[in-house]
Amino acid sequence: MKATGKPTINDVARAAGVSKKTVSRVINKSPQLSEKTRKQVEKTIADLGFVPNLQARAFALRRNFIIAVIHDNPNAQLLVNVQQGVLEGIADTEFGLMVQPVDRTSPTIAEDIREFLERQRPFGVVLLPPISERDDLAELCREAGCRFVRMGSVKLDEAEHTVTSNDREAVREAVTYLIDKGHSRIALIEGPPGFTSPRERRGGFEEAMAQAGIAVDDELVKPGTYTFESGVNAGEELVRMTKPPTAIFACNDEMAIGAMIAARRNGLLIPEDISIVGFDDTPLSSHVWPNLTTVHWPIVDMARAAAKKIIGPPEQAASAEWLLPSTLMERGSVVPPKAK
Amino acid sequence: MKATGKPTINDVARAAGVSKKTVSRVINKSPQLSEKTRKQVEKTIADLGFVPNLQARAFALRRNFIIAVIHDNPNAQLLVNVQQGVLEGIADTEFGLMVQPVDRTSPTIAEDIREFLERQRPFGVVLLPPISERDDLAELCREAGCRFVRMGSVKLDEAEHTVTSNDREAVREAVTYLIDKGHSRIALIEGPPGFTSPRERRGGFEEAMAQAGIAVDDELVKPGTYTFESGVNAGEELVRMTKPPTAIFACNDEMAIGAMIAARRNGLLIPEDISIVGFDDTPLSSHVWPNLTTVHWPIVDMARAAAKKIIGPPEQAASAEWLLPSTLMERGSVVPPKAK
DNA sequence: GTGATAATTGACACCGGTGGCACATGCCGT
DNA sequence: ACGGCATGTGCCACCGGTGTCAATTATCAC
Repeated sequence: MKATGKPTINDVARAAGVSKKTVSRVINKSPQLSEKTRKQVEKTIADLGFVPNLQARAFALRRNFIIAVIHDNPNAQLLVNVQQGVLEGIADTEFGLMVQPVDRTSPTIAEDIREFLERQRPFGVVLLPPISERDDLAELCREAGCRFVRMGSVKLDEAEHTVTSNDREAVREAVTYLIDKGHSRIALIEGPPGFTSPRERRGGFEEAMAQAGIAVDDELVKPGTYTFESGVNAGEELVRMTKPPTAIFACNDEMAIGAMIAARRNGLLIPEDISIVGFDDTPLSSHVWPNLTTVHWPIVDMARAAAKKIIGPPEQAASAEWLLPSTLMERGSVVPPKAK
Repeated sequence: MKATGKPTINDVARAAGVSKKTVSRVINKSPQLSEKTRKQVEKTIADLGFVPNLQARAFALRRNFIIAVIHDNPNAQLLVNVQQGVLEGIADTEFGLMVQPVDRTSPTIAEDIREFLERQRPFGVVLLPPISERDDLAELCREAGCRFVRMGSVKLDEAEHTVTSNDREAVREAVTYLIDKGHSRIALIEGPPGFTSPRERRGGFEEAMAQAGIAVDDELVKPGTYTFESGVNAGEELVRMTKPPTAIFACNDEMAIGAMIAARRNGLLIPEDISIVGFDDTPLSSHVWPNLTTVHWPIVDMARAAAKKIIGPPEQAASAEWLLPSTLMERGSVVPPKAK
């Protein structure tokens, strides 16, 4: 143990009277070790207060003890929830969390990610939607010898690399709930086209309507981009119709709240004049009045599961939980429609 | 160059006909190098596409190329903004960003941080408020041989380790703005006691009132905790007074919006019946109706500056920018008070 | 008891950089 | 031509682990 401080694997080896390789085996819980040796070395480790140097391990293994979250500027709450989930998943381990944003619209995105992976060599990465849907980026991770989990994508055949939620079913449930309350002129504010999650959510909407035998009125389906502003715009269009809908299902909370604002701005009362349901269950949904009825998206759980898949034994990853339930949170923004 | 792929410093040295130490010097821009050698080695590096291995460097230097943001669960938007700022600050460098939350109320917080610093050995850390105010935690970083910047604290004597904003002045300006509009019964919703930022903000409030010769009415000063709920509670109390205030200054946007909700719930119109001003300028403030007039807190700029201080040359850190301006954003939640 | 086989353990090179110090070289005054 | 000094460069140990493979020891069937 040099003057510098911390004991090293050499100090432990010397003190325990074994080779450093044996100490290394103890640290790594190698199975081929006699119980006696293990106990003895473990005691020495405890006595000396030895903690393996992560940098040295990372260097030798060519792999940092880090999980990286790679994302394309999702909203703040989503990102923070994912971080929280990953941190829960790696709690009490030696892993740390890195965050790396990328620009989905940049032509060099693949090169940027490759460079990041080669530079920092994270042990594993969590790909957030929507970039989690790009197969080429996932392939990049595989090539870099890096474990990865794609969140919210629907590659059902690759449970090892997937953690997602049953949005379709949850939306079906939510819309059916509206129908059960007596609504039939139900509007939909969609998410950005071309991605899985909006498609699934729309799918759930259509299934619920079909199930109830209600034709979807194209007039009542408005495009959106998951932003507050797009919710306001869609909401404005809807409430100004000659025969406005009695309920709106928005594909996320931000748009739902945008629609609320738009409705109110046009003199409508919520929920008396129009019921609104969102999706995500962000804190926002409890910060508006009335509290927004919404579908809880288990993002923290998904992130936790993703982290555990990555740091757990590879053979477990495939079998580990990868489909988490989204559930309806009934709050104050839905009531039966007014009798005409 | 082994079968494994990437060229190493040895490959470069061999190809350039110099020692690896010389290549190392080129990488590190050591000044004591002949122009000729540098050019030659740089050419070889470019030809081979050599990229220094960060893990090896980290190992040799006992320092990872990582900036860590250490925080105690601030709100999501703040955290994301800080991350964005730091990332801007380290753009085009080899540095990466880690995030490490800690629990302010845990008795082991110091131990937790020490363990984190020893494990991951980040190059530098950014301490977010409110834990940035704890001198013992800053001391910990210093001991760990780790650069650090404390955000939002007011150790004016340590510019090297500080990045903050002139909240006091900005609040004074904002409240003066209210006064100029004709308000005199102005309420204050405070932040959590015991921290710098709420204290500064309150200080600005008092200075503005004193400057205008208006006595601060204790009845109109309500405690808050920076949460939405505390804003609602404070707002409720204020608007239900026999003689309610005509304007409210809340120490952050969340509370301001809570107060808006409370006012509206009690039948008041905003801004006609009561004006409201917040602080932070979160996206939220543009997502409510009317848009919230608020003080823009330059958190992204602060984080960028912090990162640059950390990765820049030490002698620059002290002189680098560390006090950034907070500025009033006039939006729709303030009008002159109704004539009685 | 003995050889065969399996289970443990150790020796040593290696990962890819950096630090310290000796050595080589160039420039200068004398 | 020569010593003195500043500058530029190379040698080799070292950071603290892991992988490989050989050596040692334990276990077992006969």
